[in-house]
Amino acid sequence: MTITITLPDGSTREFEGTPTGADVAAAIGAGLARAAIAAEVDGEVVDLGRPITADAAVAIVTPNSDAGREVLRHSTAHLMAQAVFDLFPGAKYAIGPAIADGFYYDFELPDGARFTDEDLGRIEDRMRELVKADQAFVREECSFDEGMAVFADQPYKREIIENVSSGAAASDDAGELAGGVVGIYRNVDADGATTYLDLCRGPHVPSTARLGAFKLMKLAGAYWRGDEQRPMLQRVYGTAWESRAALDEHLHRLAEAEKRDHRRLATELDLLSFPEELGGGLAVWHPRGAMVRKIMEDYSRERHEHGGYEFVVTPHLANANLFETSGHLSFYKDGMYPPMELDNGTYYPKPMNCPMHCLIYRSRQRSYRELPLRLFELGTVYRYERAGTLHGLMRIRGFTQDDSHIYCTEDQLQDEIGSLLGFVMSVLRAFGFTDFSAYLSTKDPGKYVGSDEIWDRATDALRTALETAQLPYAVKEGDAAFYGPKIDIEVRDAIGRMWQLSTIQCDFNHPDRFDLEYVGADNSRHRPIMLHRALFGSIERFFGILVEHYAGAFPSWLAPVQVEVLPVADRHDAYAREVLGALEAAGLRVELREASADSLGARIRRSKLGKVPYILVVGDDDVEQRTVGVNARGQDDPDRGVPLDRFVARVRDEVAAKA
RNA sequence: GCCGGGGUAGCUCAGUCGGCAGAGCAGCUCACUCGUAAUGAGCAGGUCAGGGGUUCGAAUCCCCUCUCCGGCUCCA
Repeated sequence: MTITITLPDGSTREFEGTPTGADVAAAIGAGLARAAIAAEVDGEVVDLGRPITADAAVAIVTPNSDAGREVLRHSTAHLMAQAVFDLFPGAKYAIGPAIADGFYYDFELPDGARFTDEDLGRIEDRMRELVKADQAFVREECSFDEGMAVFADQPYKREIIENVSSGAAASDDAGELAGGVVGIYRNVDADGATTYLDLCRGPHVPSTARLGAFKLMKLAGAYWRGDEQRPMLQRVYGTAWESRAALDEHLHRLAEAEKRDHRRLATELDLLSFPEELGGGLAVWHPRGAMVRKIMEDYSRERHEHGGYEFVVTPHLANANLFETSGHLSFYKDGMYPPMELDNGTYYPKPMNCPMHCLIYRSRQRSYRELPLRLFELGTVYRYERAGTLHGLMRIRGFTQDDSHIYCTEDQLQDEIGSLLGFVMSVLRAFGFTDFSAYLSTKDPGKYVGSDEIWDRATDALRTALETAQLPYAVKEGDAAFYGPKIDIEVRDAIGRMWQLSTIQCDFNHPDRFDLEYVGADNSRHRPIMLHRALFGSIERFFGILVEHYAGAFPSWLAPVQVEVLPVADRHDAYAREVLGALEAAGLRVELREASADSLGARIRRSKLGKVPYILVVGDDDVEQRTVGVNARGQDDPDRGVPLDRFVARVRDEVAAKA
């Protein structure tokens, strides 16, 4: 039999018998054969040693590709599990997949024992020994019964086999089996003895010797099958790469990301703090942080004002009746702050603004001529987030939403969603985000309100809007809230991380619950559709993301202090104040660092560490010529002798352009 | 909420076996008046997260609470 293999460049090669990926690689070249760790056969990544039994398109997978790294990471997870079994006899293992940048494996140690941080080093040492042992990864397949016997003392593996065979498998289990057979991988040493065995779909590298650029990162708890009712296992996270250099680069990226951490920068730049006395998940904004926030809010208000929104203001508390009407008390009571019992009823801090906006809508009869009615509020809400979920500004208990609720007719839905999308992206662009993607969440068939027709129409409207905007999106089937489908928008930050920000949600529930109506052109009453639209989402969280995006170096228009003026010596103070006055008159935010405070070098250093966009140094020459020495952030060499007027104009223009 | 690890000066951290509470930076004072990333000297700064316990004696050992960090779960 002759097998024809088509290579990625379109060329073909003939093989007698059933070649393996390794054979194909060897036929192409010795270098590729050495680098190969797996083969992609008709789009499916398989072991290098798997026979190819029919004509196929084959690509050799090497470690420096996404597919290659995934194989590498998955294999490293096996290696780690083997090391754990060697060091902790009797350990139970659960799942150990490759993930972004690495892998993990979940374990349960006998007698309630726990890994400690020191164990990570021991496990890693053992892994390096196993790499040297050059064990082969060997695939085999067996029946359900055989599989259950092989894993007789491994309850988690047995459960995976059972679930897959009964069809109750989670999606990430399904691959452990194919076509009713159980996939097993053995690690086999030089003597042919099995040293480790795992339930697995593969593929894997040919030998442990192909692994090496890995590092165990951290320990964490993780519920078995992600279910908080089930046992908590211990998860060991690791990272693995194709080379030492790639690993080092990854560790360097992590260190850089840590330097951008908004919690660290918030302290360093004196933006805000989380005083313990205040309680968890609550922040106080210091003058500099509050200034940035004010600029964000001012800009948001300005855009909304010009975008056809009407501003509303609602209180922080409401009678429990309101949240009974809205349904929040029955659906989200656990996430709400506890009630205050007062003489005239029970009051709750509001977890959302929508019920109050519905009251505004309902305060009088509405005409179709008023729609779409766009209500906007920077509304502060309180949610009792579970203690373990709090995270700086990203997950916080008191926060302000840039919250809008739009009431429109069904006919207006399409246009309204389209213009909302455009509005949202336009505002986000002003904050330096240019790379967007989106998710469309559709109906959960098990839990929803409203007719199928309206769901379909609304979902189509959202989809059409995404396509018109040419926004790349993925569909999350069944991920919508019970009250309507939604779009979530993500942005990519300066170091490539994605953040979910804005949301546009259809709501078929609130209009019903609040019995909202409008009088149509036909002189009869109709139910409006309600859209929830958050743009920043939470001001606090968006601020945190901005801090990380800009690494604390806000662009001029957002910087809390735009210019700092440093007289060289006391005798230049008067001129420095003149410069200060000129900048302030141009509407700029300026501060003076007097010469009596410190040496010039020290003052420059402070200003630099404060990430101020412009440092002006003024001395004898400047007094004489009415110039300034400009030390711009990010520039190595200062620019001496710039005429004051010219500098003022330059910064004013830059701020106006939001550059 | 669950699992693990932390909490010592404003910040970053040291503190050995249970035996007098430490450093750098920041702050304040004085001197220095300087042209682009740290001038020098001095001073001040602490309920060792809080509470309880063991002990002659606790930052140190034990228990509880709060809180932070890393995950898990959750996120209208």
